[in-house]
Amino acid sequence: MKVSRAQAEQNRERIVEAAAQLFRDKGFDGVGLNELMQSVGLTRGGFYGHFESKQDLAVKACREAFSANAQRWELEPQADMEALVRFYLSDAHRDNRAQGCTLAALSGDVARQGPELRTVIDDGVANFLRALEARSGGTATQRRETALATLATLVGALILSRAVADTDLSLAIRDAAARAVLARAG
Amino acid sequence: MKVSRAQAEQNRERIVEAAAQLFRDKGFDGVGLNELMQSVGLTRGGFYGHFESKQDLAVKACREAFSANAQRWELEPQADMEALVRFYLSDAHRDNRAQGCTLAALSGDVARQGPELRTVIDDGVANFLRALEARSGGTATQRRETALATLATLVGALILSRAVADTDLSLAIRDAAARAVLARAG
DNA sequence: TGTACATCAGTGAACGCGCGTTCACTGATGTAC
DNA sequence: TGTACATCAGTGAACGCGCGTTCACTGATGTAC
Repeated sequence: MKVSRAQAEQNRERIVEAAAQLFRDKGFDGVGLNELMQSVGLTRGGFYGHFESKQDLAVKACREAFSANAQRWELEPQADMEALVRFYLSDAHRDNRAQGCTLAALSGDVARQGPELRTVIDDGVANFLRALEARSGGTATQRRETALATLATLVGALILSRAVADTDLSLAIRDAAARAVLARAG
Repeated sequence: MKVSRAQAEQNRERIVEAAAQLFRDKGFDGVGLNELMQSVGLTRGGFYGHFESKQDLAVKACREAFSANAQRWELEPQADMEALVRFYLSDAHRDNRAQGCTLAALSGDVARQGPELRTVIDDGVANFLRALEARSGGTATQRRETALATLATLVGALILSRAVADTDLSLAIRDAAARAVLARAG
């Protein structure tokens, strides 16, 4: 059945938002178009009225996911580095892949994907670096250096803390990473 | 056709070794059993004479991959932290997923897998931490703290440097991570 | 404002494909005498 | 050492399944008069 243009546009947005969460939660290969479309109350076939291909959606969903991540820090400019790190390495973030950091959720998958998707990652990295630089001390050069190292430490700690089975080890990695990052940022 | 017991055992080992490389290169879902068996000159059906399931192989292949990683540092105890970091964050390592660090290659995938495989990750993390602790300074507690933070920074930097499209950004992340890690280890 | 018709968002069956897994079979290996 | 037979590693066809994608069709929406 046909649906109003406004409704169709809203459906399209809901598909992108659902994909942004499902892909982060289960990976690109872990989510089928059938499951995706059903999660927004539509059927399989309607997908291709909105998107060229699954790959096309992956690019748009990834942008959406980064946009949602960025809003958190742009809307709370008063949150300092300690608050950012405390949240980033929290149990809540570790256990909520679907709404968490896109880099931690998808960087592993994305390295095997096409160049278009990897360019989206560049933008997401740039976003995150901006938030980290704004919360670092020193000259512009020093702040960038700190932000780059902090990015690697935070993302690595979150990915590893999700991968290990031992919950003590998971916590030890995050605690050590948090202390190292905060000591560095000054 | 039947084959000698020694040959059969050797075939089994070759499957595990091939899987250890293919899984790191393409991820668990990116490698089919057909492709895997053909890569060692056998046919699809023979797989189940050696392994219970693909999941069973994943566990064994992961152990094999960690074992190959560990040998590098155990066989070269004279390699100090700087040599380790220089290699870990090199172009060569970034571009050679198949034989590179198992944590960087599979941590993203493994977080969505069963507990048995994640336990194997614990052992791989413990291995790597041992190599890092042996190359850090201070008390045992300080060395463990340093090793944990260094682990997160190295793995995060390698994963991100593989995910981004911009080669300058890829290098900047690794350079900043290397400097941060070496400054910390003292 | 009301009617007639074109548009097109969404449906659901179908496509070919490769996946992990199973199984009857083959024939060289290993064993018993 | 030589022969007869049981074992079992590997083969290759087949299984059901879910995947991404296509398409003829439906019927409410939006438009033209």
